[in-house]
Order: sequence, then structure tokens, then C-alpha cells
Amino acid sequence: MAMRKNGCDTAERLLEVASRVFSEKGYQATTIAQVCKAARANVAAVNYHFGSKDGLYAKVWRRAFDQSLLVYPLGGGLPDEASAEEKLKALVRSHVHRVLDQGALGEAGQILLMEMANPTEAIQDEFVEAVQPLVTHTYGIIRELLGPEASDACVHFCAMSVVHQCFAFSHRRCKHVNHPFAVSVTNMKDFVEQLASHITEFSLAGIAGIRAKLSRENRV
Amino acid sequence: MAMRKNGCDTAERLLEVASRVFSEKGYQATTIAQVCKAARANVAAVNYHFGSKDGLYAKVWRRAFDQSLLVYPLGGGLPDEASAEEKLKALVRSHVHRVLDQGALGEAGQILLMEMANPTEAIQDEFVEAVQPLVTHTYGIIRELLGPEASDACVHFCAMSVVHQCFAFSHRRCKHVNHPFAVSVTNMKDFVEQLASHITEFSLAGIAGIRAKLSRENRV
Amino acid sequence: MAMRKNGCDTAERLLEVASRVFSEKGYQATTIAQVCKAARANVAAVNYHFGSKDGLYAKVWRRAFDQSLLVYPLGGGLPDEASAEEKLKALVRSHVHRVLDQGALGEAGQILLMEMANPTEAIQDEFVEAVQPLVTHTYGIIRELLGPEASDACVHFCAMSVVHQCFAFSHRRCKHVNHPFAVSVTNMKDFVEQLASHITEFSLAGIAGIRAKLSRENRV
Amino acid sequence: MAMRKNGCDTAERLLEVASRVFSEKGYQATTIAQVCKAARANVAAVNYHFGSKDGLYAKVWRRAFDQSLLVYPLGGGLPDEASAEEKLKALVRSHVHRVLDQGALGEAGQILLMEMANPTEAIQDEFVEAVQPLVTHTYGIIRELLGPEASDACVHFCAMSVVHQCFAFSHRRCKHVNHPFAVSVTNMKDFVEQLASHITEFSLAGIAGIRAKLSRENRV
DNA sequence: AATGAATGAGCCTTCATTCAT
DNA sequence: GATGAATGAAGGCTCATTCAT
Repeated sequence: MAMRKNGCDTAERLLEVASRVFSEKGYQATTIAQVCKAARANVAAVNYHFGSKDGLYAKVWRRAFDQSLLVYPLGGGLPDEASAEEKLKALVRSHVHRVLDQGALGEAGQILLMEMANPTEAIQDEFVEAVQPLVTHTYGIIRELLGPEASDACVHFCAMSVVHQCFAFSHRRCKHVNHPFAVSVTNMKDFVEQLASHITEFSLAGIAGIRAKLSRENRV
Repeated sequence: MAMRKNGCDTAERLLEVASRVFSEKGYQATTIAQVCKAARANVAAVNYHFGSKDGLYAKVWRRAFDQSLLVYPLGGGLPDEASAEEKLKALVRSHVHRVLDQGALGEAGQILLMEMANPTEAIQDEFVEAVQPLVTHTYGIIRELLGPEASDACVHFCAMSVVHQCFAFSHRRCKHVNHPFAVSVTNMKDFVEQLASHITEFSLAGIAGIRAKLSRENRV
Repeated sequence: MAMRKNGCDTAERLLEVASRVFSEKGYQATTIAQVCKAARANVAAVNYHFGSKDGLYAKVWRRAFDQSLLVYPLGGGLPDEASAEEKLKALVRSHVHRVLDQGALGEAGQILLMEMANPTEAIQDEFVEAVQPLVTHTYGIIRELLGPEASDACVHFCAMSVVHQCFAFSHRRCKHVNHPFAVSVTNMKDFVEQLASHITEFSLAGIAGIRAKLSRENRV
Repeated sequence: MAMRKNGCDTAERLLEVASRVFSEKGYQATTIAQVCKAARANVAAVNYHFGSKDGLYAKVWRRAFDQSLLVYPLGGGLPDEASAEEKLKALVRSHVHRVLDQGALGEAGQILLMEMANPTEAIQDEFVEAVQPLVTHTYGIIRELLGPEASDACVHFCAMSVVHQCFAFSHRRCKHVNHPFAVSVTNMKDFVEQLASHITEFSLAGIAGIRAKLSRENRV
């Protein structure tokens, strides 16, 4: 691995810069030239190392997603025998951390959100593959909380309710000052914990409410 | 307003087509040429009628948003003296209808979602201005459900929880077949009602849970 | 047809310039920028008027070919009842004129030759379609000269012999000074006539020789 | 010459692959990366061994030309005292074999043809130098057949007539299926002999015809 | 009022070549 | 001697915009 100019790998630098720029501007609005310039690399560097803009994007997405899952594992270090309530809280905290991380790890959440709202063809399969285990994990917890009587559709609905609450504050609009959805955050660490607590409590109560309703209906 | 060709004038045709295309591809991926061709208008028509691509987008966004609020009013036709629970259900139904509408009205929801995930500078102020009354309305309902003890932050959190559940199924990713988040919908009308019911019940229980917790804390 | 700068059509100017440049450098070595600059048009002009470099090339080729056939018709103005010998001479003169024309019409011959030696995918079908009637016409004359005993393959061989003699001097290599195949030409008009006479006589004698041989073989 | 991998050194492998690719796609459409990959060599290998793409092309051309002359000598193994007719037939067979050889030797003919239709500056001098002896040889035979009365121009014309008939079937266009000039060849060996015979007979008759005409003119 | 022609800035990509090892 | 990384110049093409009518 010859390094012509700088002491660190060009490809790596490209990935880091690209991750930041993609997460800030989205796929379309990001130009290769921008990324290369910021990474002090030649315009041809992206095509050399990643084949194309799409190739770079795919790598960036995957890397960001994997890293964020590594740093904020879904289980949060909980033992298997932990209660479903604890597991849900861990899951929520994992998501909230991920989307609110103000460093490189937050980029994963940002890109993920943009991909959901406006999918890029360059990623289609990768996306599904990456998200699948996450879905499975979530369903497991929700199912345990809802009890065996709940239908799969009900589990799915509740899972969506929980997950999208976590993503809510990731929307970039929410970070604009003077925005209706904005919230002024003085201490991000505290904010993350408050938010995670809120979502957990809201969701546990919500799920409990759904479960109670199911019981009532079945009893009749 | 000169009537030409199909009975509606060029500007109107451009708006309709642009609304569809923008909501399908997003701002960046949409080209003026595309829109003009689909609207059987000249390439220069957009700049002529709306000044620029940005101008068209802003008009499209505002029109779509206003129309969708007209057809799916936040209050759902409820009298002022209706209970907060009923009002919440009406609000949720309004949102769910809006984002799942498969005709022109759904386009508003789609664009709104993309704007939240990846804001377009062309709209900044319009967006805030348009969304503000919506936020006020929502806060009112949530405040009533939470009781006077709840802090503003708590109201905000709960409002976000409710609203983003409504948007969850609007994500285009969710509409891809074989997608982890996808749900097969045979009858959209039924689906909308089921979803609205789920979100309402989940949220009412969630809010009640939060309120109960606040009471416990205050009693201590 | 609005003319923004010049008094004559941009598309037409592009075609003329492109015809010259393509015939001089070949498809690959010609750049759009070159052509546009020489035609005092914008770099985007080619894509606007012809869709792509390929589109321009196809148009150029077809136009050059058609024009050259118009100016140098295969029949040379001969009546139908003219003898096959006269028709062959006319055909040869047509070809020789075409490939040696030093103006715009010669470009057709030049491009045709390059296309035969190193075909461009952009033209495939057009080429076959354009050349077909030419082949038919040639076969008719040769068949008449060879007599009914000749096989189709024999007609084909003789046609190739005749046609490629005509093309021989079109090879650009032949025009390089100091080239083994080069021939110094003082008066092009005379040269064309001399060449046409040579090829006609050579070919008539050649065909007669082949016919005689066929007769001998059949008699045995 | 260090032997590596498959027993022949890199430079040799590059030459072989380049010969094939150049003959198939032409100079411009061939990329160094393509050649190097197919030769299992580094991208820098061409510049390292041959200085540049031009350098490689020149070497390839010269090697192909020399080899094809070695395998298909112009004289065809005929003794010096053989008749001019026999020598012409040998020359024709040599050319036809060369351009129709479907292995590596045919590449020389292909490149030669493309060079004639669309010369590459990289070869100019080499080309003339290489072809010169071929021309001399051909002129000698033609001169003998035409007799001393023929002018140099006449010899040149006849030489061109003969040589370009030989090249006719080398045009790649002729090899496209469904092409007007195409000829279906089941047995290439037979086809080569038939073609060589045709061209020889056609040319001998043609030359004889020209000679007869010269006699008539001189007698007057 | 409306349009077709034309523009120029910029984008992604290709490719022969060079550098450092 | 040979290579993988890196370069920079250039190419074809797109697209929002403007011009002249």
C-alpha cells in the first residue's frame, strides 16, 4: 500500500469525508469533486477506489451502519435473560444514540433516514439485507411484550410505532433553529437519556394498552 | 387564464405534473425538462411561469400541503367541545389519510417527509410557516391529555411520538416489496382505518402512561 | 427557427463541420468540443440537436452518403438500354469520383472506408440499409457481363474485385507524401478519368477472363 | 528474459494480447488497462516495457507484419526463375492468406487495413519502411506481366488493382452477418484457395487486357 | 403570452501516464 | 525489475436557465 502524499490511506479518507458529506447533503446533491477535494484526493480517486459514485455510496452506507451497530449494539450489553422491558429500553437507547450521535456515527442514522424517505437505487439490496436482523430483533421484543395473542400485523404496527419515535428527532428539519419541531438542547448527553426514557415509557404504556385491548376482545 | 389544449392552463398542468414527479423522485432527481414534457409544455415554461425550479417547487409544496389540509382537516369535522381523545383520533386519521392517499393528496405527505429528512433550501421559511398551526393544534390536544402538570418539553416529546408514528408508513422504502418494513395491503381503505386505530390507541395509552408517571413523581 | 447569433442554422453548420472532422480523424478521435468550436456553437449544441455524438455521426454518415449518391449517381445518367460495359464504366466513375472528391462529397467515401475497416456500432443498421441498393445494382451489371452460367458466388467475387479497386485510392495512407502507394496528382480531374478508365478496362478484361474460363469448364 | 507465471515473459504476453485487441478494436478504442488485464500484467506494465501506448502499438504492428510475411512469404517459396504468372498467384495467395488468417497472423492484415483507412501517427515511418519492399516486389511482377511499354503509372495502377482485391475480404464489415458484402464461409481453407484463384485469374486477365490496349495504342 | 434555440457551468467517468516503493 | 496507488487532463453528457422572436 504505497502512500504517495499523505500518511493515511486515501480510500479511508475518502470514506470518512464522503460519509460526512453524503449525510449532510444526500446522495444527489453530493458531488465527487467536493468529496475528493475535501479528502485532498484527485477527482479520479473515487472511481479508482470505488468504481463509481454509487460504489462509494454503498461502501459509505454499509460502513456507517455497521459501525453504528457496533458502538450502539441493539441489545445494549444486556444479558439474554433480561426482561423484555429492559430490552426495549436498550433498543430505544441504541437507536436514539445512533440518530443523535453528533460525530461520525450519527451519519449512519442520517443516511438511513434519507434512504427511507427517498431511496437510492444504488443501495436497494444492501439496505434490506442490513436492516433485516434489526427488524427480527425488534419483533422479538415486541412479541414478548404483546403476548402470544397478538397477530403478526399487530407486532409489526407496534414495532413501527417504537422505531419511528426513535427516528423522529433525527430529521434534519428538527435541527433547524426556529423550527416548530426543534428543541433547544443544552446538554446532548442528558437529552439523549431523557428522550430514550420518554420513548421507552410511552411505548411500554402504549404496548400495554394494545395488549389490554387484545385481551378484552378475546375475552368477549 | 387562457384555456388551451385540455381545458386547463399551462401553469396548472405544470403544477399537477410537478407535484407528482417531485413526490416520486424528490427535488434533485426531478428535471425541468421531464416535468415540462409530461405537461406538454415548453422547456422554458417553468421559468416563465414560476421563475425557477425552486419557485415551482415552492408553489407545488404549498399547494399540495394546503389541499391535503383542506381535504383531510386536522379536526376531522369534530365540534370544539369534542373530547381530547376524539380530537387525537381525528388528528391521527387526518395524518394517516394524508400520507397514505394514493392520489394527488398523498404527494403532499411524500414531499413533506422528504423535506424533513433532507430539507431543500428553497422552502425553509414556507415550511415553518405552513407547519406552525399544525404544531399548535397538536400541542393543544396533547396538553389536554397530559394535564396541566406536564412540562412543555413533555408535551413536545409526546407530540413527536404521535406525529411520527403517523408518518411511519409514508416512507417510500416501506412500499418496496420484500422490504423488512413493508406490509402487504389488500384494501387500502381498511388499512388506513386499522392503522389510525392502532396509532390512536397506542398513543392514548402512551400518553396516559406518561401522565401517570408525572402524577407519581409529583406526589412524592 | 430562431437564430441567436449567426445567419445560418446551427444544426446545419454542425453537420458540415462534423462531416469534415469525422472524415479526417474518424469517429473516436473526433471530439464534440472540436466540432462545436469549429462550428462556432456551444458544447451542448450537439447533444441538443442530435442527442449524442452517435446521433450526430449517424446523421453525418447518412447525409454524406445520400448526397454523394445524388451528385454521382451509380448509373451516371445512362439510359436503361445502355450496354453493361457502359454501365460498368459509369458505376466505376461514380465510385472513383465519390472517393476522390476533394470537397464535402469525398467525406462520404472516406467515412465509408473507415466504417468498412473498423465499423462503428453507432451505424450498423443504417450502413447495411444504405449500401444494399448499391450492391444490388452492382450485381446486376456484373451478372450481365458474366452471363447466366456464373454462380452467385462468382458474381459476388467479381463485384468485390471491381468495387475495391475503386476504393483503393481512397485510403488516406495513399495520400501521404513519400508513401509507397502514393501517386502525385497534378490535375485531379484528369486523374479521376484516367483511374476510372484503368479500373474499367482492367475489370472488363478480368470479367471477360473469368467468363471465358467458366465457358471452358462447362464445355468439358 | 525472466520467465514468470505461464512460461513467457510479461512483455511477450503484452504483445500477444495487444496484437489481438488492437486488431479487433483499433488503436483508439483499445485501452491500456484492457490489454494489461487480459495479459495479467500491471497497468503500468505497458509504459514500463514499451514507453507508451504508441510504443506498444508500433511494436505490435511491426511484429505482426514481420511474422505474417515470414509465414506467408510474398514469393510463396517459388524459385526466381518461375514465371510471372506463377509469381503473381503466389503473391495473391500470400496476401489472401494473410488477411484471412483467423489466428494471430490475420491480425497483421487487420491492423494494416485499419492503418490504411485511418492512419495512426504513431506509425507513419514504420509503415512506409515496412511496406516498401512489398511494393517493390509487386511492381516487379506487374512490370514483367505488362511488358516494357507500360508506364510507371500504369504499373502502379495495376498493382493497386491487384493488391486491393486481396484486401477486400479483410474488411471487418464483410464479416458481419447479414451484411451485403458478407459471404458465408463454411470451409475457410477452401475459401482462401477459391478467392486466391479468382483474384489471380481476374487480375491476369485484367493485366493482359491493359497490355493489349497499350499495344494497340502504341501501334497506332 | 409563450416558445424553440441556444448556452455555460458542472457532473461523472475514462484513460494514459507517473510516482514511490 | 515491476507494481499498485495516484494523477490530471479531457471527454461526453445533463440541466437549469436565458435569448430572440
